[in-house]
Order: sequence, then C-alpha cells, then structure tokens
Amino acid sequence: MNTLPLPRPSFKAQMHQAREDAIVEAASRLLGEKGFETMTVDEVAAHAGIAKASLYKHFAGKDDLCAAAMVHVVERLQRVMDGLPAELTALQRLQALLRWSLHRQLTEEVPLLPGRSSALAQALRDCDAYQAAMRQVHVRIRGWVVQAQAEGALRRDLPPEVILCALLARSADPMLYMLRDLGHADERIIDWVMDICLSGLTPGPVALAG
Amino acid sequence: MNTLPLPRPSFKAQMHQAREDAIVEAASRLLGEKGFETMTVDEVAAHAGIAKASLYKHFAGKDDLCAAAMVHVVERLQRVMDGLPAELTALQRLQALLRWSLHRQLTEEVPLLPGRSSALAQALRDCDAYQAAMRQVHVRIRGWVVQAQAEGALRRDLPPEVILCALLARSADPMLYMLRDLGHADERIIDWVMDICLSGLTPGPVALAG
DNA sequence: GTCTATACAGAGATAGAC
DNA sequence: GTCTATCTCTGTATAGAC
Repeated sequence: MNTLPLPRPSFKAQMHQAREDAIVEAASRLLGEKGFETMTVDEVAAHAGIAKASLYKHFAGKDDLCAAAMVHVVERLQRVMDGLPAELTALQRLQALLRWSLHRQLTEEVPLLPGRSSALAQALRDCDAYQAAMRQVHVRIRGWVVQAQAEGALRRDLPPEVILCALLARSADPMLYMLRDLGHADERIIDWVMDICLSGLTPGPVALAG
Repeated sequence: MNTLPLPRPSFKAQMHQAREDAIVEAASRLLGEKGFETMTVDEVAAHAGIAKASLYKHFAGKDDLCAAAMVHVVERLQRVMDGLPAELTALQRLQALLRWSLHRQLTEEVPLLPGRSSALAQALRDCDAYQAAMRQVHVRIRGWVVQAQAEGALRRDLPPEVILCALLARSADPMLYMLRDLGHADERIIDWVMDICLSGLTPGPVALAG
C-alpha cells in the first residue's frame, strides 16, 4: 500500500491521541459494566480525568463516543484473529475466538454485540467504520466456518451463516451470568458453555420428537 | 324487605382489576419492544388509556410496574407448563417450553430474563413475588431435566443446573435477532436454534483440541 | 380514583473565559 | 483544547381539584 514514511506525529498530536484513547477506554469500561443507557457521559469524563466539555471536543456525542468504543473492540478482535498460530485448524481457530469472547464477557468488558433494544444498536447501524470492520470480521470467520465444514469438523447440514450467528451470539449469552450467579468459577463456566455450544445437550445424534 | 337489585359488590373491584390488567399489559408490550430503560411511564399510561397520575395509584413506581409485568410473564409460563399433555416425555416437555420461549422472543414480547445490566434486574431481585414464582419454575423444570437425564435423553455428564441455565438462556439468545436480520422466517429460525441447542454445532462426538 | 398541571432530578449538550 | 458554569429537555413522581 502506502510505502511513504509517515510523518512523525507531533508531540501535541500524540497527547491528543493519548487523551482520546483514555476517553475511549473509559467509555469501553463503563459500557461493559453498565450498558449504554445506564452509563453517563459525566462518568466517562470523570474516569478519563477530563471535563465533560473537553470530551465533546473529541466526540460529537454519546452515540459517537460509544460507537468509537465498539470499533475499538472489533479492532481488538481482529488483532486476536491475526495473532492465532498458523498451525491451528479452522475449528481450533473458532474455538479460540469463542473462548476469547466468553472470557471478555465474564470480565465485564464490552460485549461484541449490543443489546437488542439498546439505542446503541441504532447508532452502530449508522456508523460506517463499525459496519465495515464488522463485515470484515464476519467474512473472515465465515471462511473458517466453511473450511471447518469441509474438514468435517462442523455440521454440513447448517448454512455457514447460521453457524456464524450461533458462535457470535455466544458473546452475549446470558447463560454465563446465570452460572456465575450460581457460584461457579469462570474457567469452568467457559468450558461448559463451549462444550454445550459445540456438542449440544443431548448425548448422541438427537432423535427429534415428531 | 330489601327491594334493591342484587348487589354486585365485586363490580368496582372488577373494574379496578381490569384497569390494572390493561396497565400491566401495556407495560409488558413496551418492555418487550423497547426494554426497561428506553420505555417511559408516559407511554405505558398512554397505551393503557389513562393518565399517568392514575397509574401511580396502582403501582408505586416504574420498578414496581415492570416487576408486576415480569411476574405476569412467569405466571403465563406456569400456565403453559400446566397445559402440556400428560403423555409427553420429559424431553418433549422441555422442547415445548423452549419453542414457546423462542416464539415469544421473536414476537417482541417480554423476555423471560432481564438484560444483564438493566436496572430491572436489580428491581426483580427485590421483588419477592417474582423470586418466588421464578424459584417454582426452576424447581419444576429442573425436575424434568433430571428425568430426561435418567431416560438418557439429555447428557448425564452435565449438572442439571447447567442444563437448566442453558435452556432458560435461550429465551434471551441474540442469535434469533441476528438470523431475523438475515431475512429468515421465524419458524425456520426457531427450528435452527432448537436444533443447535440440543445437538450442537459439531457432527459427532467432538474432539476437543489439546 | 381519575384528571390537569407542576415540581424535581438527571443527563446530554453548549457558552464563553482562558 | 481545556475548563467552570449553565442551558435545555426529558422523564419520574406528586399536588390538588373534582
């Protein structure tokens, strides 16, 4: 692509970027802990250590701010995908992704998916950067799903899109919190959810009732 | 002698109850469509056809109102459980319940489970009526799970509580909305989700990566 | 118990000095 | 660009007449 040497960012620009990152990180944290509707811009500013008015010099509004936080999350996911060892099979890659997203959810970080009836969902539909990043991720994961199906590691009677949804939806599965409320340890919860997601609840090939 | 027409002492009470039911129904509808944080008491009053101040004569506040709506939902679930044909196996009962809750979710009705970071979750923890009803439902469904395990219809290597959580969590599974956004028909979505929940994503016994 | 009108609080967003 | 102080709107809850 662009092989031109990038101009060294000025000190001021670095400061600017660093502060913006701090804001986004604070927003991500609160978004994960409290959700879009419950969190407030005041809290974000307080956690970032700046005044609210300064925050509005960086972001147009709450929607904008949280959309940026969500883009941040997707970019982290992309880096995780990039960092997977080359020798892994397609299924192993998908398992690693699943484990990563479940772990995220249990540590109260931003979920990959916005809540169904959250105003954030609408804001994200209008955010081109988020849509583009998310499309990339989908295409890439879908490729792994198809490959895993070809290798016989995933069911071939399900459309790849459906499997893709089933995997991504785990990152917002309420089952994790229900199990945590019962007092189970995080790692055990993750193992159960992954196991059930992949193998199901029935012992063998299920005999569906007519 | 008393020539007055037969007294109908419960008439006023009936009116009272009918109005209260209308309020709860409106609250349920909006709770399902928009979620606890986004919906407003004004909207509920408008949908119920009364003034907001009148609503506050029936319920102490928004929390109270929505808790009542949630209790209403659990009671409907209990009636569904009561109405299941006696000749069904335990697994078939669980499948029927699963199908019912998935159908509910797709028709934008109140989900059985509150969102993770919703203020409603806290309100429900403080609501004895909800807690009691929910405990009853849990115990009953858990019984069916144990029975299905004994019949070999559900995996025995998972604790019943875990399977119970896995089933209940489907009623708030974001997968349904993802598939709907892809343009699939409701019935097909439900079939896929039930199938994947019970049989998993892998073809046979899964070979976990070491 | 139901209404109209209003008090009160919280949160998003902005003004204007520095 | 950052701050303090303020505006404005929305939404919960209540007062008081009938």
